[in-house]
Amino acid sequence: MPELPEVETTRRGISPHLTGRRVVRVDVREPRLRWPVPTELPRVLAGQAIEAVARRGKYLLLRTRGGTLILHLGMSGSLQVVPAAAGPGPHDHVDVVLEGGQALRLTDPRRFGCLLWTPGDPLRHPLLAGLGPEPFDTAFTGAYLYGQTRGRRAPVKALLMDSHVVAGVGNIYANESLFLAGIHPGRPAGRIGLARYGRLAGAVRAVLEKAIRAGGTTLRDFVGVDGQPGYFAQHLRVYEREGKPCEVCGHSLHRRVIGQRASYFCPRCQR
DNA sequence: CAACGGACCTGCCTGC
DNA sequence: TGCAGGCAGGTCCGTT
Repeated sequence: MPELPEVETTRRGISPHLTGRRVVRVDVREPRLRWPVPTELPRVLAGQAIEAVARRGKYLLLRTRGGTLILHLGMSGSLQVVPAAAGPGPHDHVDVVLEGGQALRLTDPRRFGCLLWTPGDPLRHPLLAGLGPEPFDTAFTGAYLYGQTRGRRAPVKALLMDSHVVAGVGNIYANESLFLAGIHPGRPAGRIGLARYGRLAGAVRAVLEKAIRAGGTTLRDFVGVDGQPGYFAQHLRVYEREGKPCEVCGHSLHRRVIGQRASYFCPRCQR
């Protein structure tokens, strides 16, 4: 489900409910996520005030004085702020109960998400330390991508989805960005020039920015904090549009598995 | 080192 | 109607 725009939508949604609030307790109903929820989490988080809700790539960071809660939504996770008394559904694995009667509730049917605790600098945590630049960071440029991809034979789409190259770009937005930049997703990354990478960096930012403004993409089950879907799905130009006409040239869009992931593109516009 | 396949899970849809 | 198979927004890890 969630790529950078969905995580950012979630961050903006939960932040006003969490910032400055104290955690009363943590209810872990199902600790078996991607990694087990640390057994000490309820103990260390209880009593802490949440000072800020930040995002790095697809990770959410709930900062407190004593440490940081690191949260990833995996493929199917979502967060909602609910009345703490509301009965949990079957996949509501964790509640962070806040003073004032509300709770931050993690729902994740596939359990690919994670919830971890670090007492130190979260950006030095093993999961975050190796992340590439944020797409909106000034370090993310065509020259950066060009430098990262010299000698690489992997398809450009695989590199674009590699969080160590750039953080937060998943399958939907990689497809959309490559379409906007006119680059074929299967092209070896090392065989793309500086100018085209400049266009790609701009396309990534443009697509993500527009998606954030639309509240993310809801395909099947993504919901924002108030349960509302995102509206970017109606702006998708290639994703899950196999056989439909390209909006630019009218050619039938193709689907092909590239780097183990479904890839959608216009064979005429993208080279 | 880069590249690839497998692994972790559930739900939903399709086709026989 | 039932069931097997395929597919899904992520990403780490082990093997070539």
